[in-house]
Amino acid sequence: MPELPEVETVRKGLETWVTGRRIALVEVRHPRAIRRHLPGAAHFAALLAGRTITAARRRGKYLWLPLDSGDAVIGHLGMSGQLLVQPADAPEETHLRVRFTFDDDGPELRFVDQRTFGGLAVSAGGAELPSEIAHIARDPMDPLFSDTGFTAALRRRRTEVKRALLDQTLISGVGNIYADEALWRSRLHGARPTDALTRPAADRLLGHVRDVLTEALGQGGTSFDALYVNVNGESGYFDRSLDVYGREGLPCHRCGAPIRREAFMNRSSFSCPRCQPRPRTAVRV
DNA sequence: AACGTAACCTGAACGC
DNA sequence: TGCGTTCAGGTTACGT
Repeated sequence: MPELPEVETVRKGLETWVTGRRIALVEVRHPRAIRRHLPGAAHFAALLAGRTITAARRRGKYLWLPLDSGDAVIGHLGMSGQLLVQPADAPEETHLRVRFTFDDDGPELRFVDQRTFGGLAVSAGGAELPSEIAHIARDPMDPLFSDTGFTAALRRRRTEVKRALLDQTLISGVGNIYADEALWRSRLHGARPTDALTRPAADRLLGHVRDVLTEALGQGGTSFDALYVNVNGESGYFDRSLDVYGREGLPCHRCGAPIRREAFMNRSSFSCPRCQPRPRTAVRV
């Protein structure tokens, strides 16, 4: 679900609404939501009670809330997770998994997740960068992201370019929507072998990835339905700007050819059959 | 070691 | 109306 623009939208909301606040009580309503916190729910809650949240940070699609104890709450939204700031008397969401109350009697923080692919955990000493997410690459909006490092690593891979864009250890924050959008802008089919990309082609691709993420962020992300919302429950509207994702059969915004849909990793890839011809040779090992 | 796939879940939309 | 199938914005564990 949420890719970088959606997660960053949530991060900003957390920064506004929960930083500087002291946690009173944490209630775990579904154990699977904290399955990555191996010591379990009681331990999770005990580490958080009385702690103050000092910031809201993000690495790729992961979020973390540093605490005054030096620990951090790590969060990932998975496919259907939400972090919502809600008045204490707001009715419980159907898929409410974890609830945080604060000692200022202000609004609660709620982790809601229909499918529970996402989850929360406490990272011991993880305030700066939790070790659990140290394997995630920087994202292309990160000032320390290395463009040349990325393009060189990309061209060293022996895989297909869309797979590479989705590999969070190579570049983070990109998911199925923005990978397809960036590939369309680059006129590249996702099955193109990475090691056959020229240096300029790789540079252009990165530029389009960065552009589409920036534009989507400016519109609060992409929301097809109420599952993808900011901490106040509001939807982004980048879906109106999509060129290929979800547009099977509709005319390409560049050449008019009907957009094609192909199966990809138990999901779909969308592309223009004319602007993005399938490579003649598959990736060979 | 690097790469590709199956599995983890729930619910909405669709076809019969 | 109801039942079965398909699909969904992600990541990980486990094969090869």
